[in-house]
Amino acid sequence: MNADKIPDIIVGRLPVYLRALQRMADKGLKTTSSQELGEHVGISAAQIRKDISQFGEFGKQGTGYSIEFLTDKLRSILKVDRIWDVVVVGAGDMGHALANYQGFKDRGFHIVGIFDNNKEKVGGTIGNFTIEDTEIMVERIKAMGVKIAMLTVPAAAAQDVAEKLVQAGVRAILNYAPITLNVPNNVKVQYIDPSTHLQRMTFYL
Amino acid sequence: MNADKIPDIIVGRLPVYLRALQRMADKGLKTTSSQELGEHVGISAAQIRKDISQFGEFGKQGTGYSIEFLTDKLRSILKVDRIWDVVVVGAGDMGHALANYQGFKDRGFHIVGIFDNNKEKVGGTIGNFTIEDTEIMVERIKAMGVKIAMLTVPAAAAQDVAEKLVQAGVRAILNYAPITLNVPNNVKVQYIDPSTHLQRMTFYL
DNA sequence: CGGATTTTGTACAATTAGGTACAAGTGCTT
DNA sequence: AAGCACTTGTACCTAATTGTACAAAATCCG
Repeated sequence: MNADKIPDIIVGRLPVYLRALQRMADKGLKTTSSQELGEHVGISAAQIRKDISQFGEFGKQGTGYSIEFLTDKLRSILKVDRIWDVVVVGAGDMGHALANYQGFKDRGFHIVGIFDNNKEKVGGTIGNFTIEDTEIMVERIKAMGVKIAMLTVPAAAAQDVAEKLVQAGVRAILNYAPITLNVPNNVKVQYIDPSTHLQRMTFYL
Repeated sequence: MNADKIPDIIVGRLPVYLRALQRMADKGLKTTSSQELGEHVGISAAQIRKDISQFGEFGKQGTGYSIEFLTDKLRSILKVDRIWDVVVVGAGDMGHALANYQGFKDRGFHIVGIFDNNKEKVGGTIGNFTIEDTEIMVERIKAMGVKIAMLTVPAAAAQDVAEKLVQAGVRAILNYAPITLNVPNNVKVQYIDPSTHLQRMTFYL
């Protein structure tokens, strides 16, 4: 498998397949087909077969895919066959929600730190975490070797913080701030902005 | 402008343009070009010109686009030249964060209700909101004529709640639950799942 | 005022993504 | 053991998306 040659759009669908497979496994199912999986995720069976076949021949004619086997393959392809350390920057309501969220641990992620620049928040706790000062963020991230960050600071601060994260060695940013970030090509950004998502739907109302 | 003919992928970029234009307006800028806007949002100038030209000739050769004029046009196209009532279902941490979020009001949305099925939460308050019982949700949504919902319930409950929302007349769902929803074709869904978004990036690490 | 510069909107070309169809492998049933 | 139903992986085709290039319009500047 040549990672450079896989289109982003296919990579973007793999986590959706993986999520559905994990739900099937939780229900005790052992095998599935592109047809069945497609019905669960709202994607055509042919599309799913073609996406998966980019990485190898994981299915068996007549029976379909072993859920456990395909899950393992997808986890390996997406590199979530390990646990990634993640930091949260911004200890507002969204930072709190992410820190308390239980949905990371089964999907390959583990929060190892929360930072904020508000001196009144620094030293406070969220669950088991102590909020640390943004001033020591770069050195802490470097020391821990963290490659992934979730950014929940106000839009006005987001670009500055993103640059610090890049400087600290972060290579993937999940950006909750409502602004496009300018980062080097080797750093990936995913955007979560509820207003933007809502505006994508109002067009059709 | 024929809404049926506009590809989803273009509609998806319009809110990003709008967001950047609103920031420029806040800085006091009056005009911009496809070149400049493209640098802000990380999209090629030609792409932006082509996207915008789907809806009319809003620019002027030599000078570019009036920020105010283009903003108005995009708001109108996206139907956020009005305020949409929105409900939140699920009063967990994410429901709290959304209820307290100040970033909706300038972008066309107004939260008018929060629901939860936990009797211990019902009657409690989040900011100015009183948490209402999911049992009365359908009738309340119908009475208010709400068309948009944000879903922050656990995955196990999401499909059931989505069906109730559809029954109540909701036509757009912003789904924070980590599961694909099965809804009629005339109902739009946007997905926000931090683990899925993170997994889209780990592939490249 | 006139040439240089900027910028749009679009025609055309190239690339990318998705749909269709089917040979071939697998297992089930009788 | 033979036929049937199911399902994959892929070759081929079609549609959708993006990139390139440029004529035409508008402004700027000396």
